[in-house]
Amino acid sequence: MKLTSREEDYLETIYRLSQTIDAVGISDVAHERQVTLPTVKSAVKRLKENGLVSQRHYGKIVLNASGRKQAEDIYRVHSALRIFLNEILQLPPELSEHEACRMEHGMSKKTINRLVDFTELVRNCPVKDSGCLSNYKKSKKRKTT
Amino acid sequence: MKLTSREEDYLETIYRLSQTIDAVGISDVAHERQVTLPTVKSAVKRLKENGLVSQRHYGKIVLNASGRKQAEDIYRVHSALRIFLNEILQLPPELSEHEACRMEHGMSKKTINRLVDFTELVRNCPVKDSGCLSNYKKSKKRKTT
DNA sequence: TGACAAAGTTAGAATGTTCTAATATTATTA
DNA sequence: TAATAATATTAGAACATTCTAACTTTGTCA
Repeated sequence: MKLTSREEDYLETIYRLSQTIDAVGISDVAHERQVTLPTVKSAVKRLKENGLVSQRHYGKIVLNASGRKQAEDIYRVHSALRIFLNEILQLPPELSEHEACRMEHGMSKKTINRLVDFTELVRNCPVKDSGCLSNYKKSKKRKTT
Repeated sequence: MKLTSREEDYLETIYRLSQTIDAVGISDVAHERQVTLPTVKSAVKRLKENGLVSQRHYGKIVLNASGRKQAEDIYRVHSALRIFLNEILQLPPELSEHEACRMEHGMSKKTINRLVDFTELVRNCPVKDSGCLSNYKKSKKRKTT
């Protein structure tokens, strides 16, 4: 019953698109993920076989309850990583987004929880602007001097 | 010419084993990665086609110069992640090792460099034992009280 | 409403990754 | 050295992932 990395990717993409678009079609996913329509079709077929999404003939893709739940879990991991990469490691937003996509698969709940906690900790660290972390941030911006 | 995640995995495994064992065989890799012999065989075939390793009939696997170089790059990423997970996020060594394997693929040089720098910074942080980071570490160990 | 565009589908191929089962070679040791 | 164990190979299957090309359905608007 466990999803492959790709299946997770497509499920997450469908989930994210569904938050912006009212009805997610095969072509929306294809455009977002930069693949062809049949590729998405076959991914959706597998997600359907796993009971995660529904799609009638020539119809839109609809997340089922279990699909939505799994997508939320995947998205949580993605977001945690993206925020860490962007806010803590100070990587540009697009790169953070991109790398989060590639790193997110197979991370345990435990690791994600630690990452979230750690990120929060550094964010709220009282010595943030006077201690070692601020030096880090400054040193990273001092490239052009 | 770009390797898949799996090809990277096998190349890295061969590299790591070659640091302990004098001659790495198909079965060593199979045992290490918990897969069957034909699986390793087919991976080695692809690595051979990419000019990264050599292997004579019924012989041992030998890393070529370019294979060694690529393996070192991959291993560097793996090590950086493992150290971060273990030393900064305080995850157990085995879990750190395991998750590093899954997260390491597709990380850019830039991200890895930031991660290495950040890890060093936290390691050497003068307020480490009195500031927010020490609280984090303590709180994580206070499970059993 | 009928033509055209957009979206979705199907068939079929290629590659990667993995397995089982059968076979071949090499190494060990009784 | 001959039997056995360990290791390596091959063939063939299954599934995931992707594509192209051809086709069908749906939607739009002149």
